[in-house]
Amino acid sequence: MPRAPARPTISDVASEAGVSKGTVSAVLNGKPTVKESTRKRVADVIARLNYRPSGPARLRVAGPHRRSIGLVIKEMDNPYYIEVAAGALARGREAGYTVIVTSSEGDHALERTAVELLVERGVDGLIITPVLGDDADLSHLFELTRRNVPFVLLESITGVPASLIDVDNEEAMREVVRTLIDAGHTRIVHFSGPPYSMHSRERIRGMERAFGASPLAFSDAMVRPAGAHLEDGYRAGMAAFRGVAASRRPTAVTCYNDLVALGLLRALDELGLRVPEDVSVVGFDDLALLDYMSPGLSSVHVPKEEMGARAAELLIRHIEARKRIAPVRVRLESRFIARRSVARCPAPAASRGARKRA
Amino acid sequence: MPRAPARPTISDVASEAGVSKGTVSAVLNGKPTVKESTRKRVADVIARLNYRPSGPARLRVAGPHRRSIGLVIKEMDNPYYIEVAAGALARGREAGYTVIVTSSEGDHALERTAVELLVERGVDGLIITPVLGDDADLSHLFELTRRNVPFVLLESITGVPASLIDVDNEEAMREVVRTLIDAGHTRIVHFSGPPYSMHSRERIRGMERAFGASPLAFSDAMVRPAGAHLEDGYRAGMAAFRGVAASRRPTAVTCYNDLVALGLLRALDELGLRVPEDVSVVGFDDLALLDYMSPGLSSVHVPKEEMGARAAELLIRHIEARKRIAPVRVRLESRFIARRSVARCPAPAASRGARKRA
DNA sequence: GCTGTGGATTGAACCGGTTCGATGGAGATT
DNA sequence: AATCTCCATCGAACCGGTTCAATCCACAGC
Repeated sequence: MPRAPARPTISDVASEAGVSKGTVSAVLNGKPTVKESTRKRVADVIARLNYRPSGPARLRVAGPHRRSIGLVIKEMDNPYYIEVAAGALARGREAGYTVIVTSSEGDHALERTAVELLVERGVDGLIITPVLGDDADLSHLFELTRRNVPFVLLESITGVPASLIDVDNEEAMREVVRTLIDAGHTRIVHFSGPPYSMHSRERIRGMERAFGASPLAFSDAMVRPAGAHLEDGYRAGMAAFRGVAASRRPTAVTCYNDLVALGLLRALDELGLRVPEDVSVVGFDDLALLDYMSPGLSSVHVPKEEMGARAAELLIRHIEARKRIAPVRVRLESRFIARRSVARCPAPAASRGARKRA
Repeated sequence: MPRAPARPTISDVASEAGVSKGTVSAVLNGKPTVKESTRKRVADVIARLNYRPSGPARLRVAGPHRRSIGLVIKEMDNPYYIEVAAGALARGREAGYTVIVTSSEGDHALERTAVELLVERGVDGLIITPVLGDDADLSHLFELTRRNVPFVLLESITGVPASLIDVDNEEAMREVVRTLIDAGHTRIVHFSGPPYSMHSRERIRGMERAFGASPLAFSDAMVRPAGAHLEDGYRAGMAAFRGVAASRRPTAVTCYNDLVALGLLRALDELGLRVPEDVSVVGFDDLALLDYMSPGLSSVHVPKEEMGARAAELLIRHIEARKRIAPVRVRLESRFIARRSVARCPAPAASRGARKRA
C-alpha cells in the first residue's frame, strides 16, 4: 500500500499566505467577510500548492450527516449487477439515502479495498456481492461486524453471519431441468458458472436433483465449465457443438446465466444450428435486455431490481435500529419463463441419453 | 435538510462502559491487549447503543490516503452511462484509484447532493454527467472550483470552466442525415432527446445543417420531441406512424439515442411496418447491447468506454499535478455505422418532401 | 515486606479542518 | 484629538476518533 505523498494542509496554506487558518477557511467557504486582496493572495497560494481541503476533516465538524449506503458489485459491465444496483438506488433514494456503487471486478483484493474505503468514507452500511474463492480472505467482513457496520450480502458465504437476500437457485434450476426432461430431452448439458460462485454451485445441484428424480442418470460430464460472460458461452458452445455428430450432441443446454446463453446462441448461429429446432437453450436471470432480442431466450426470472431494493430496505432497517438487531435471510421468488428457445426434444427415440442402470 | 439524530460517540460508549476512549478504540480495532472481560463489556455497550465509529473521524488520523474518484452519472438503468462507468472504472483501477459511482437519476437536487457527499467523503476528484435545465443551479460546481476539487464533465455546460470529454454530436448527426438524404430520403424525422440536453441540441443542429447543405427544406415539424428511453421512442413512434398514410409518413427516422430507436423499432413492429423496407431507422451511441440484436440497428458509434477512460485519465492528471492546471477539452471520434436498419428510400418520386423555395 | 515485571488501562496530544468571540486598525464623527 | 464604528483578521476551542508514553495493579520472586 503506497503511502501517498503528504498533501499540504490548511496550516501550510495559512503560513505560506501569512494569514491564520481561520482566514483560509473563510476563503474556502466563500465567506463574504474576506477582503478581496487577501482572498486573492490565499487563492494564489492554494493554486500554487494545489491545496485541496480534506473533505473528511471538514465533515466531522460541519453540516448534518448525509445518509449514504455503499454497494459493492462484482462487475460493472454485467447487466445483472446493474439491475440490482438500480433497484438499490431507487429504494435507497426513497428513504433519503444516497447509494454509491463500486465494483470489485471479481478481484478479492479490490473488494476488500472497496469495502474499507467506503467504510472509512463514512457510509452507514454496505450491500455486498462477495467475491468467493478458496483463498478468500474474509477479514474485512469480520471487521465490519466488529465495528458494528451493518451489511447485507447478495450471495451467501458460509461462516459469515450477515443478512442475506437471494433466490432459491437450486430449486429454480431443478424446475428448469425437470421441464426439459419432461419435454423429452435426455442429452442435457449445463454450462456452469465460475467455480467458486455459490450461485453456480447451487444451480448445478439443482440439475443433479432433477436428474435424481427422473429415470435418467446424471454424470459429471454433463456439466461443462463455462463462466459468466458472453465469450464464455460462445467458447463452451463451440466446444460442445462444433464437429459433433447430430446423434451425439446435446439437445438442450441450460446455462449459468443469460450472458452465457447469449454467447451460446451466437455460437449455434455460426454453426448453422437452429434454436429451438436443433437445440433448446435456457438462460438464467432474465435480464431486462432479453426484451430487445429474438428469438426469445427462455430464462429463470430473478427479481434483480427487487433484490437490490429489498437489500437496501433491510440494510436501512439495520442502520436505523436503536439497538443492534440479528441478521435476517430473505428468499425471493424466481420462476422459469419459457420462451421460444425451448421445444420438445426433436431427437429420435433411438439416440437417447444414458438411462439409469436398474 | 433533516438533521439526523445525534449518534452516540466513542465517549458515550466509554463512559457508559466505565472505561476510557482509548480502551474502546482498542476494542474496535481488535487490539490484543484488551482483557476479554472488558472487551465483552464494551462490546455489549456498543450493541446496546448501536454505536458505530465515524469512518471520517477515524480516517483523518489513521492509515494512508486511499486514492478515489467519484463518478456521477445521470441514470443507473441506462446502458450508455454504464459503459462510460466501466471505462472509467477500468482506467482508474489501472492507476490505483477506486472509482465510486452514483446516479442523479436526472434530478438536479440529487446531483448536487451526490457531488457534495462525494467531496465531503474525500474523493480526490469527480467525473460528472451534469443534469441541465433552465433552472439548473450550478453552485455546487462552482464550489468545486473554489475548493480546488478537480472535475471533468462529460457534457458541456456554458459558463463552467472545466475539463470536458465528448464527441462532435453535431457533426455526427449531420453525417447521418446527409447519408439518408443521399440515399433518397426526403421525409426524414428526428426523435429528439430531453429538451435541455446539450447532446440533444447538438444533434438537432446537425440535422439542420445537413438539410441546409441539401436542396431540401428543414422545418421544425421534423423534430419530434421524444426523450431518452425506450418508452419515449415507442410513444413517439406510435404518434408518428399509427394511422398515418404511407404517402405521408416518414421514410427515415433518426433518433436521439439507441434506446429511443429500439422503442421505435418495437412500435413499428407492432404496426406491421418493416425496417428498413418501409422505414429506415438510425440510433445514436452504438450501445454494446446492439450486438445481441436483430435486425442490426444502424447507429453512431460513440466510444463510451474510452470516454470514461479518458475522463478518468484526465482527472487523475489534474489530481496529481503539483500545481493547479488549466481545463482541457477532448473531442473523441465518433462514426456512423450503417447496419441493416437503413436502406435507400423506397418511396416513389411523386411523394417527395418539401423542397426549398427557389 | 519490598522490589521487579508485565499486562491492562488511562489520559493527553494530535489529526485538519470549522466556528465564533476577541482584537486590532482605518476611517468617520464629534 | 479623542471616541466611535465597522470591517477584517486572529486564535483558541472543538469535532470524534487514534496513538502512545505513563501509570496502575496484581502477582511472582527473594
